[in-house]
Amino acid sequence: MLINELAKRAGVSTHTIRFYERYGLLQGKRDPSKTSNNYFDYDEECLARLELIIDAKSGGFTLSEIAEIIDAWYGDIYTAKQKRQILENKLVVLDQRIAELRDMKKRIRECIKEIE
Amino acid sequence: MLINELAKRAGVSTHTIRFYERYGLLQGKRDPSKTSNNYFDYDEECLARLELIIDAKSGGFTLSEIAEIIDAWYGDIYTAKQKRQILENKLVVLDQRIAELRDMKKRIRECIKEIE
DNA sequence: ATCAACAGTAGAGTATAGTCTATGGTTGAG
DNA sequence: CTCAACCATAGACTATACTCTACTGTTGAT
Repeated sequence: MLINELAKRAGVSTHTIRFYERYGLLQGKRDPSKTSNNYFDYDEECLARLELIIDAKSGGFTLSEIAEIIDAWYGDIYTAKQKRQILENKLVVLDQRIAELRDMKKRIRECIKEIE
Repeated sequence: MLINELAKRAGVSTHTIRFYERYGLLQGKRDPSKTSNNYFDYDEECLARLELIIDAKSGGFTLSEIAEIIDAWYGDIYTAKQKRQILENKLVVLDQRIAELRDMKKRIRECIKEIE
């Protein structure tokens, strides 16, 4: 698919996709044997990857942390053991973040109680 | 206490406190009857408020959302009913955020499983 | 053939949340 | 008395993550 379709399916702007491409999180493929233009082609894996980025972002990860996750998951630069290590560290971060959110909920619930 | 002590107790820089003051999240008191200088004085309530800001931030709230929470909690501009409404909306947001984090955890756990 | 709608690149601009610098006044230990 | 350490204000600078603009090339329907 072309960038416009990818953008629509993922629910982000083409600008954002370009930005992620420049950042190195995503890359379409150009196949000169198939098309004469210089349009990029994005497959389903690209979409899955973009959706991972979006989800990780709403999970509070920064783009550089997401780059780490993507390198661990899609890249060949790490061994299986290292990949697991990186991903397990992210799980720890997520658990901490969940704990913080629970604290915040508790705090707000106390505020509500005091109003009554 | 003076700003330096407040900063140390809360674990942020004095610059950050100044920034929050400019933003309207926090304000020390100046009492010309007590001191001739123009130093601000911060009490325990200020510290509690600053800690609330820090916690809310790590809970993923933006400063403008935090301003809303603080106005609901410390301000006189809302009725008890409105205050409760605002705080309960924040609880909903927190629950959504926790759900997103759980999804992200699930996703990462699946990645780890696939490595094995 | 042409014209809107889309593709590409490069680079400027924006919002959020700080962080730092410059300048000048205040305080307290020695 | 003085000097380091602190206080205040204003404004410049930075990082992150977009978002938009300018410009040019391509495609497809009429």
